[in-house]
Amino acid sequence: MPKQVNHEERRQIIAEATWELIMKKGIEGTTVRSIAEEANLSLGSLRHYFSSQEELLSYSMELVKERVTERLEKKFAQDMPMDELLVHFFLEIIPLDDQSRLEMTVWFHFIANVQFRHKFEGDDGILQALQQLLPVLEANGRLKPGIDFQEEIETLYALVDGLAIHCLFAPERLTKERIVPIIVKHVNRLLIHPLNSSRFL
Amino acid sequence: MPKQVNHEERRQIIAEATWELIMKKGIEGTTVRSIAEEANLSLGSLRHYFSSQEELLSYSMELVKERVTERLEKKFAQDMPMDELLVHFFLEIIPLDDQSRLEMTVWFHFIANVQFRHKFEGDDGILQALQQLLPVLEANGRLKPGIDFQEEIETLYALVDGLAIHCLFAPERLTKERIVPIIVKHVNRLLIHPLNSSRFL
DNA sequence: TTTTAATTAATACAAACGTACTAAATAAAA
DNA sequence: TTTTATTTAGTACGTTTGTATTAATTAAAA
Repeated sequence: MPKQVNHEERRQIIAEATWELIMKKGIEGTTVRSIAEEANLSLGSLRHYFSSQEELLSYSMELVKERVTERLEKKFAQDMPMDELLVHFFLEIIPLDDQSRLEMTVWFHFIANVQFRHKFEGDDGILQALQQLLPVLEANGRLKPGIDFQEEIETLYALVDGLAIHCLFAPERLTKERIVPIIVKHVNRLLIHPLNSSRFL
Repeated sequence: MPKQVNHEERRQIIAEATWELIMKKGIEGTTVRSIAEEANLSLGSLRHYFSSQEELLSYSMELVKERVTERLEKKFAQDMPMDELLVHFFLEIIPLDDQSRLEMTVWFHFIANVQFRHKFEGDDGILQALQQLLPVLEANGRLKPGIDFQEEIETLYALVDGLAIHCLFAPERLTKERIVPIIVKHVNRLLIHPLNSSRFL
């Protein structure tokens, strides 16, 4: 029998090498050759795991999505009050550490380029999460009365995504110290018992 | 004397052809050949106006920026109450018509790709505009007291950019009817005399 | 150790790319 | 009409790209 290599694990290593390359050189720099070099593999070796460049990039993009989803779901699983969880959830979306910066940068490049290779379908897992969270908050009696759910969700989503993008492109201006009070103040508009920013810094 | 062609005008036509191509095929599809074809020019002819692809793309990006700035400044010049102007300014940022959709899409592709060719420097003309607008609103006695200017500017900017991006990628969900109330409600938090959404639809 | 199938390495090739170069065409001035 | 500088068109070259192919290497099973 031949040398055994964990196929799936190797595919992930190659995908991660692709991310690094996107960070360093952009999508234009991610040729099959440069990816192979980054992953310390030969061209033929790489082809054993991905039969085409398109398949590699698709997989690579899918893996970013998985990792981000994984990270967000982990936050959801934490045992804490719902209102607090909401803020932590938002902070998890904003690229404040190197790992999430990489993920968002790569994701940014993918959606800009991949939509012409395959049909791009909006993800909006975040939107779905918000649509689940707010009713729970209301059921727990933590929301002020008379809130337009759909409008508030759309507002929160836009605000957080806007902060995330600005944080990505101007991290020196939008630090965590600037972002947390903005989010907390905004969430507090909806809550009966306001939260304190200092808890999240 | 030779045939006279308005050089600058022709350069703009070529740049606009480049935008169309970016919309249709993405940055990867914008080769010097395809641009020449889109602009009904020969390869050699195109080279007369841009000595390299990089120069063409730089110019093309610069022109988008100019057009957008032009559009926003035109809004600023309109004679209307400052609070009303603020909302119109925000609505101008959001890609609600074909022209601004094109501009934002093209801009999106450029910042994703150009940052690796040349050093990308954040523009933030919007941020500067907001930093000018709010003090004027206050001087006119239209703002509620006790507002944290820097924080509110950052919030408004993030919200509007977030709405703009969501509108770009999910225009069927984020219609003008959904966006206007969100912006007006948010601006009204700051104003002594609240505005009515219906004025902007 | 020998066998064997999976893995790796190396090379080759057609297509597409940016760029360069040269001849033809153009239109305003003499 | 002739002249002339500019614009246009066509072709060619060297690279780089994705993909294909083939031989060498590897390590688990016999």
